[in-house]
Amino acid sequence: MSENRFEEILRQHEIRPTAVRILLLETMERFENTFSLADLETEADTLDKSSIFRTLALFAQHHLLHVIEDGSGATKYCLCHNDHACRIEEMHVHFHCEICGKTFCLDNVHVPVIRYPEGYEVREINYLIKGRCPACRSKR
Amino acid sequence: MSENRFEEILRQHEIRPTAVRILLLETMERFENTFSLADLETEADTLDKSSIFRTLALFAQHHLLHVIEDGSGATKYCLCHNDHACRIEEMHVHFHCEICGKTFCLDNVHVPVIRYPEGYEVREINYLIKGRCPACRSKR
DNA sequence: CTTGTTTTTGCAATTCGGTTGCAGAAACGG
DNA sequence: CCGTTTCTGCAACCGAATTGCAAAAACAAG
Repeated sequence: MSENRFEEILRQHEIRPTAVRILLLETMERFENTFSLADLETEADTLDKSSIFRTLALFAQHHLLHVIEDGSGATKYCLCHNDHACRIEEMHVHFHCEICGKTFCLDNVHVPVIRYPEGYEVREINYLIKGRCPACRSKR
Repeated sequence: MSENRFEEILRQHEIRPTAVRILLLETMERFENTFSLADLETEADTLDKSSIFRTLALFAQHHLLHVIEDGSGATKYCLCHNDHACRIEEMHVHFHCEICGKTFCLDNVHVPVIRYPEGYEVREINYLIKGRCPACRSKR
């Protein structure tokens, strides 16, 4: 019997596939948008906050997920949907709705590359738009 | 006797110029880079944290300063240096050094405008680069 | 200037997300 | 199966942000 898909993904990212990690990866995939540590805590309520915390840090280190600071107070995360998602040219844009508080991945919108000033070494780019999402605009 | 420059700036932004606010604005101007609430607390040590907090919120509401989430745990701020600084086309890019933790305004680098997806209402854009700043690169 | 009203401020307490130390549990490698 | 390493849960802690409330400051009218 071939090992499950989640185990495979973890191995590809050089993460040892423990039960907790597989469960969390599975849980993360069920979110449509981005998710917070608290979201995972609710969804995978057998796990401890600290285990989730450490797993998030690990996944981020191994480029399995993006970290998004949207200014809402809670850090948001979303899965990288392809191997190249973490290279700068392929970074995508995030949108934070100031009304409902949700943060969306605009997967099709890539971060525009600009001329950076000399001397700075660029490792990561965050492009975050704030405003109102379609759903909140249509209400009223 | 003409009122001082700081009072004038506050009035221009429709903020009532109290002693606390003038002192804080003055203090903010002395920072070269971005600053945090804690920085202001150190620098203006006669004031209470909560007053600084509320003043920051007020200044941000009235577009007197930018709010920058750099993922360091503490929110950073920097003064808008002209009246138009808060319009999207004139937003500038910020750089967060992962070594020394400082966050810089790259005043000359404007946020590139891209095609946003239909339906979203854009109010604000944050373009944050993370990496190593010139000073930290030259050490080592 | 004095008085009454509104706004602002300082203090103290609290919330909340994030983070850590440690001991037991699970995974791993013979 | 056993010794070693890694991971996890628990409990405690931290620090930035946030709030309620009463006193102080700013303001407006007489």
